[in-house]
Amino acid sequence: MNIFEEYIKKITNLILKNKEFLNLDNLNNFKGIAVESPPPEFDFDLSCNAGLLLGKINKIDPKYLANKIKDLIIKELKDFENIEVAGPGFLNLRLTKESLISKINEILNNKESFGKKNSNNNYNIEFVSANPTGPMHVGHCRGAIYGDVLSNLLKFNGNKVTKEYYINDYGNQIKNFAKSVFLRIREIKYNEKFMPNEDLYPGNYIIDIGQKILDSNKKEKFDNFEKSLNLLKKESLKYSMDLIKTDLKELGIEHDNFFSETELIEKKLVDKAINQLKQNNYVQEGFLEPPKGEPDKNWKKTKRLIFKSTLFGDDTDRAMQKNDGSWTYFANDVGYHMYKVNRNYEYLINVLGADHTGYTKRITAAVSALSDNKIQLNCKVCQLVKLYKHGKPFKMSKRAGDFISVRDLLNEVSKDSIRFMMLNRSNDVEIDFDFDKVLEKSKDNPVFYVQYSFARISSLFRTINKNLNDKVELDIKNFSLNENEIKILRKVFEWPKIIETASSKYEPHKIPYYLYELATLFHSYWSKGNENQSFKFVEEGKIKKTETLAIIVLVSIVIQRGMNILGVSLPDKM
RNA sequence: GCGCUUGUAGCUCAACUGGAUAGAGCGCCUGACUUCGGAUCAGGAGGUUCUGGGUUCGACUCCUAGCAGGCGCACCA
Repeated sequence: MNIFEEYIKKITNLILKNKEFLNLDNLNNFKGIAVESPPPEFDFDLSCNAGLLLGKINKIDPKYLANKIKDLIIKELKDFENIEVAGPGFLNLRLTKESLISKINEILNNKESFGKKNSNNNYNIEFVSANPTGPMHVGHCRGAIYGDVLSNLLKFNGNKVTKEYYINDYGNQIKNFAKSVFLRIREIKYNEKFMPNEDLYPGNYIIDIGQKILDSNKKEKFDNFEKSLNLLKKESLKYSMDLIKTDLKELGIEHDNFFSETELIEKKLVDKAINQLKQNNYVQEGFLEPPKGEPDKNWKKTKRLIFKSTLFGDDTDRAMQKNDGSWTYFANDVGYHMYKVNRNYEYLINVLGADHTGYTKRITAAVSALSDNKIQLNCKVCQLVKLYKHGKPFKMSKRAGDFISVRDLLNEVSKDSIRFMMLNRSNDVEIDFDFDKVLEKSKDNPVFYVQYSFARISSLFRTINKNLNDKVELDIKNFSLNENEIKILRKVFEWPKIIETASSKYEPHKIPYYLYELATLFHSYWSKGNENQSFKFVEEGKIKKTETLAIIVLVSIVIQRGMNILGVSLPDKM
């Protein structure tokens, strides 16, 4: 049930049926008609801009038109007890008790699906895809949580979602990684001092990995790097992915599919993709212009395969081959994305870190080219998490082994706080993350505020000895809502709309904001009893008004659905 | 130089994707505890929405020209 959509339809139909009466010629602008909640200072449930919109295109005074529409609504729909024309021509509408009760019952009878926006598309969301050369750091977990919650959200609406992780287990960085492990093994086994340089990974976790590999390969001498390379790559990758998977799991994240770059190469998927693009002349041999900006010493003008991504809105065409003729990282990624396209998803989403902003155009271009413009890849970039330590900016470097890992964070702060905090911000805004502050202030993290409201609700149900799922019967004769209750109810009505925009725009941060607002209204309602005894909910172990019960159950429904989507727990005691 | 992105209260951010008097938290000031669990609540102060121009009934939102911050700009991954 989405009350706003319901009345957009009803009012639109009414206007269409009565266009002569309203003297409307031009009705082609119904898209812009909105029914929403009016600002809180108006004591109405809904507001509608039909008068403004249609007045404008038909050159009729909006207020006059709004009044005519008002008359129509009064005549045809029995749902409202009061309608007013306000401001420049808004219609404000207040529902009758009967309609309120029927809306409330509708929600109570469909608890699980309240807010659900029915759709059944097939989504692929690629997220995290952190390089398998070490544990996850704090920056990774933003995209991880964003992707996970987006998946939950889309699933809640009935879509099929594949959560995918692309393992970049090919190329130089893996060789360097293996080399680092090799040297650490030599350090352990032969007491050779590990000399860090800029190609090597210095972190202590490399020692752990080395030790594990030593333990399970007792016969191996590790006297020649090239000879041990395959073993080292395979084992190091495995342990490194174990680290990442453990971190993800503790954050409450589980991918459906891990896809390896090496496998991609072995299956010749890159060649296939490039052949396909060649047939459409999207890939051709040619020369690229030298890169703009800083002059590059290594730059050579060489004939090579080039993807014409400018045809799809990119700034420049992109190289598929390196100087030595091997595929570029991008070429491999094109192969990977062909594999995605071929699996018949309606929507592809990539969640990327801020350092990939410049990459999005070319890969979206590639997907358009591969799918004949049928599939749109949507790249969502999560901005940086700026770290502070002791109030000072803290530069992270995975290479230097100098970073705050997800593990460090999890040791201090709960999964719930991390998830809520990382989401409580739109993805294209930087997050200031003061490590010390988070620790100090963990108690007034907004997540507790929302959780606490549910704990209070649970506590109330314990004292009246009832269950949240017990049936609530509303009696129309005595039905009345006080100011707090009506505010909460109106907020609850907005829930489906929050889900709708959060999922269609890929903006999951709307949810924590909304839940916080709902919790605020609830706490305020609850506290009324402290000021004035007559507002107490309970008398002699029994609830005084069933309306109270209904409203509180509504709040609990929304908070449960919401926190479930966020992947944050909801204890009934705190 | 180019692309993407951000600029809103002292600070950190919202604003239903063009709606009505721009809202929260923190911080500051005032008040409510023999608590239906105060991890809470009530109230106050705080704004030229970076600047200039444009579009229209109506702009934080769209267009345009600037200013300032961030990220990126290999044939690295």
